[in-house]
Amino acid sequence: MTDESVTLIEPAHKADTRTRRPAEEREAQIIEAAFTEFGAAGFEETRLEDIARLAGVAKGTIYLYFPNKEALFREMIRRTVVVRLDELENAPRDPDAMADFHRVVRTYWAYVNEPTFPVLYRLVTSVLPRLPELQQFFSERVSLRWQRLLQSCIDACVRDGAFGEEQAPDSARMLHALMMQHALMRANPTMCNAIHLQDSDAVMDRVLDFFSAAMRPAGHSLADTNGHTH
Amino acid sequence: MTDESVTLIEPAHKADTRTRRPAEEREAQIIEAAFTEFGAAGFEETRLEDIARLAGVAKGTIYLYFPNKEALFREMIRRTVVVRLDELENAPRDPDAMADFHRVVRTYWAYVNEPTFPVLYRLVTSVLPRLPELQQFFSERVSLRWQRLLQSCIDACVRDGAFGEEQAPDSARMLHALMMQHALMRANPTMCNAIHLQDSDAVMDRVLDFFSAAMRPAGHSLADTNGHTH
DNA sequence: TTGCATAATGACTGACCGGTCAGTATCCTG
DNA sequence: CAGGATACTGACCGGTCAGTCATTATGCAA
Repeated sequence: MTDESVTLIEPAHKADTRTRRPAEEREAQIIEAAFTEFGAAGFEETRLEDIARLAGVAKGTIYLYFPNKEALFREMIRRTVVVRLDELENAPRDPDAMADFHRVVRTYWAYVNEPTFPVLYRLVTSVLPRLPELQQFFSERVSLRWQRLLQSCIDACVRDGAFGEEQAPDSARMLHALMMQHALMRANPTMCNAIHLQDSDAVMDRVLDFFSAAMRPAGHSLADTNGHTH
Repeated sequence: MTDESVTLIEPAHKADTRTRRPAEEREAQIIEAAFTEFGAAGFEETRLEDIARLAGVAKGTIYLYFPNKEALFREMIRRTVVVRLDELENAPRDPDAMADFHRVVRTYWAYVNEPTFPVLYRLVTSVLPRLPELQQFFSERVSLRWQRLLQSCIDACVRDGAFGEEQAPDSARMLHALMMQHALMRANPTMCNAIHLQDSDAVMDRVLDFFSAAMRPAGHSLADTNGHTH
C-alpha cells in the first residue's frame, strides 16, 4: 500500500532529488514529511526511510539536519505548534467585550479544528512518558496560554455585566474543556457518535450557547443588564 | 536501570517460578504486568521480555496464553475496561431525579479518576491508527454508554422541572466533556496548572456547579415548572 | 574548464526484539 | 516410584531499522 503512495509522490519531488537546495527548504521538506508520517503511524511505528522517501531525499540526508529520530520528532512538534497567539494577544481589543470574546472563541475553535491539531495532540499525549518536556511545552504554549486569553475576555464581559460573576472563576477552563473535547470527538469519527458533530459551526454555536447559559447573570435579575457589578 | 528493578521484583514472585499454577491465575499475572508495562511506555516501546519478567514468568510462557503481542495488548484493554455500568444501569432509580443524577455523576467521576483510567485512555487513543476496533470498543463500552445514562438522568430532572429544557439536548455530552477533560488534566500534572485541581471533590463540585448553572431553568419563566413538553 | 568543497546518497552494520521450539521441571496417576 | 502428560523455560533465529560512512553528484570559484 505504501508502494502506491510513493509513485504518487515521487514525481513531484523527483526533479529536486540530487539537487542542492537551501538548507531551510530541505529542512522544511523533511519536517513536513515527518509530520505526515509520524501523524499517520506514531513515533515508534514510523520508519525514517518512509519520511525520507516522502520528503524526496535519502535517509542519510535526514542526518545532515537532525542528529537522530527523536530530535527530528521533537523539532517537528515544536515547529508545528504554530501559535498565532502573539498577534491575537497583542491585537487591539474590541471595545465591545462580548464581541471580543466571541472573536477569540471562534479563533480558538478554528485552531483546534484544523486537521493538524488533533494529530499533534495525539502525538504529544501518546509520547508523554518518553518525552515529558514536550508535553510541558505543548501545555505552556497552547492550553494554558489560550485559557489565560479566554479568561481575560470573560472577565471583561463580567465587568460589562453581560456575564454573571458567580461562574466566572475557572470558566475559561470549563470553556477550554468543552471546546477541546468536542474538537477531539469531531476528529475521531469512531470515538463518538459523530453524526451530531458533522457541522463545525453548529457544534461551536451549541457549545457557546451552553457556556453562555451557565454564565448568564443569576436568577430573575435579567432586568439589571445595565452593567453595575455587585 | 532495569537490572535493579528486577531484583526488587523477583523475590516476590520467585516462589511461584517454575511452579505450575492454574491457567487463570497465570493469565491474570500476565495481564496485570502487561497493563503496567504498556501503560508506562506504550505499545511499541514495551518489550515482551519486560512484561514476562514483571509477571514472574519466561517470555515463552506468554505465548502459551496469547498468540502474539498485539492480542495480549487487545485482551489487556478488554479486561481492564471493567465496566460496572451493568449494575448501575439496572439498579433501581432513585425517585428523586436530582439525587439520582448526582449519584450517577459522582460514580462516573470516581471511575474516570481511578488511576487506571487515564492510562487506559491514553493507550487506546495513542494506538488508534493501528487498532481502530479497540477505539470503537472503548467508545461503545465507556463514553457513549455513560453519556446515554447521564442523558436519561438529566431528562428526568428536566421532567421534574429542576433543570430547564433549553440546554437539555446534548447536555450529557457537555457534562461528559467537562468531566473527561478535567479528569485527564488531573492525571497529567504537567499538562495543566494542576495546582487548582488537587482536590478531586472540589473539582467535581465546581464542574457540577457550572453544569447546573447552565441547566437552571430560564430567566423568569420559573412559573411553568409543570413539565409539559411541546 | 578544472578542481575543490560539500550536499547527498544508499548499501551496510549491529543492536534489538517478536516469536519459536527443543529441552526441562513439575505434577499426577497407578 | 515409574513414566506419561504438560506447564514452563530461555537460547536462538530471522527480520527490521536506526544510524554510519565510503562514495558520488553538484555547484561554484578561479
